[in-house]
Amino acid sequence: MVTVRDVAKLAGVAPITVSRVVNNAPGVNPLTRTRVSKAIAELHYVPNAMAKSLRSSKTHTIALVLTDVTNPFWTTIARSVEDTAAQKDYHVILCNTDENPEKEANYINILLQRRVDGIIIAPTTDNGSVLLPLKRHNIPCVVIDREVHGFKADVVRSDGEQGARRLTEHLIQLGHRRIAMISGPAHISTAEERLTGYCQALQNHDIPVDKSLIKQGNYKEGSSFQFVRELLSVTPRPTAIFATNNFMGVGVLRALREAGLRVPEDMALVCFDDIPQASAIYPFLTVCAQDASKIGAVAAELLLKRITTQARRRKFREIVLDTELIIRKSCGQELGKCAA
Amino acid sequence: MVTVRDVAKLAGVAPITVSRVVNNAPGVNPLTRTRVSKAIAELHYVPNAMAKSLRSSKTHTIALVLTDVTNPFWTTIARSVEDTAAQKDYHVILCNTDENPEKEANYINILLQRRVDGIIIAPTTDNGSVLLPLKRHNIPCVVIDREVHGFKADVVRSDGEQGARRLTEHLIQLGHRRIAMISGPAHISTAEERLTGYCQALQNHDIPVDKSLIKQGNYKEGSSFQFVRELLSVTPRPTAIFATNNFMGVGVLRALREAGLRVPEDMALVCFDDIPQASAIYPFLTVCAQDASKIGAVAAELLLKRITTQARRRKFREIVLDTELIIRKSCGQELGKCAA
DNA sequence: TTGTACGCGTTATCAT
DNA sequence: ATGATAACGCGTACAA
Repeated sequence: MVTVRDVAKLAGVAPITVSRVVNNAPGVNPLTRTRVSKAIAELHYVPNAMAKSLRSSKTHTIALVLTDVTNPFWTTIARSVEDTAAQKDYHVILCNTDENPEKEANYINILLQRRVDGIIIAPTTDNGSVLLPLKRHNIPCVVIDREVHGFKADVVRSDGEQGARRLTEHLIQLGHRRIAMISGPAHISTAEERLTGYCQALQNHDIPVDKSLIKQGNYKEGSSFQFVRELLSVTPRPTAIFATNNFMGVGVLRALREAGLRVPEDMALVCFDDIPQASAIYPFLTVCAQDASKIGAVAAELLLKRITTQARRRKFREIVLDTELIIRKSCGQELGKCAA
Repeated sequence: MVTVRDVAKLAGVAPITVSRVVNNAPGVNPLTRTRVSKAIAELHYVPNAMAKSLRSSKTHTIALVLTDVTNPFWTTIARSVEDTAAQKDYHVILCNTDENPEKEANYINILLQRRVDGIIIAPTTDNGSVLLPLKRHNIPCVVIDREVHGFKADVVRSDGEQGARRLTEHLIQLGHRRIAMISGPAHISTAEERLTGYCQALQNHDIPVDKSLIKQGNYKEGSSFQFVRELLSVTPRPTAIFATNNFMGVGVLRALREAGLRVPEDMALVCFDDIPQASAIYPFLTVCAQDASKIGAVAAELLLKRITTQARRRKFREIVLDTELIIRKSCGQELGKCAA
């Protein structure tokens, strides 16, 4: 391995001079500089970031801890975090927790060992205890998508309550009164929010909340099939379903299709989170879209600001982004009206 | 920052003993071990991976360099690489090149500085020169999805020629003879392969290759609109379009829809790469799917084997995976038959 | 402008 | 079973 010393020897200078050249530090004779540069090129010297990190205690690395990159929502966030970080010369370590608190805790431990400069995390529980080690080691941390209790940090998330309310109201305005909901995991703030928004909308329109129409899912596609089966046997049958995330929306759509029902003619369907490519192909699904790209960018910028400035101690910010209700109609025709 | 020394002092031992305990090394008195463990817990000591890396010249980090995580194909690979790596205690740095050789070169440089233990890369050109620094620094490297000239490394990819041939033959069997193709970027092996497969299929069926039906795209969605416009004005008009990747397939579908054409009634469409969620929603698009998950897993395993064993010098492997032709029909009815 | 000495936190090597 | 010493590659602090 070629080191500063090797370069220094070849250039006939001291190691520190090489260091100065590499880092474009001032106070180096131009002639010396070119001589050193030549030696660097000749030896194909590449500075060792580990050694640099060890001295500076900065790794120029941040971690992105999310539940599953496979979901377009998280994919978009990942991309946008990576872009923002790369612009400022930071790199991103990607971690998938699968909503599993153990995986999360394990990752956090390893990330501490790696001395990442900061973490962007979507916690798997609303309980901040898993995150406390971060606090203890003073690692800047931005929480995305969700809220956590007992853990002070910057938060960047969408207004899920408002989104869910509008989505539900959209259905109500189409004449639906029996609106089923596939909810998210317990103890996750987004799930609670969306449930709240749903209930609010119903109450605002004097529609009673019927617990038999509320199913608790897990934000994954699989669970939806069982729920759809159950919902179809409730009487009076619901005329619309609100899936609280995109994957469950897809699952519901599939399940309905298998059951021989058309969407939206036989059953209206809306869901939280967009399904980007899908909506290009099948543009008939009304959706409450979060600006995932913005969430990622804002979170990364916030984190990098905390890292690079003395802003660590400043009070934490909670940034709540608006969602966008995307009403997809078929050829200008209003779809999903309640037939009942 | 708490170090081995702090722990050692508290436990009344030498730093090296702490190190032994941390690494579960043999030859430590059980009593000493518990004493040290207690000190570790008390001080919340977390070993510094940088320092460890500096000594061991191993970072337990691999890089995944791809064109765009936003594309479900790459997303799936990313997920599968991360899973495989995590199982063996390796971490993944994610890099998006956007098919831009400059970004690629820049990333490679930075990854060399970080001394990543290995790289999984989808090169942006078929020219290995950008990758040569990796060779010089003896970084194990697995090339995925594409082939490169002048750069020896393991390769994991799909059989694009066969896939494209089958996709084209599928259209031919449905009666199409005027089959347009939206090709990929020049100098990328997958683009060439798919073009070759397409031409082969036509030739096998004595259909002349018509250059006016072949458009060179860039694997991104945007370019498709212009192409569709052009293709619709060719006479005789094509009756089918073969998009050589999923994003361009989506673009074509959108463009066709805007032009007031239905798929597949007015224009048949097939594409390379699946669009997972979309096909759940709109299951009428015939597609040649790569096993992205397997590509990622195989690549990661291969890389980790090279890293952890002395297999660095062994001769390189090229693993070519089969693709799957997914024919999606509407309610059992054959779709996309040529009406002409 | 250039160089010397030291330390970042860990562990391999060689003692004891 | 335990410890002293040195070294990984770099950059700060200080000296020349």
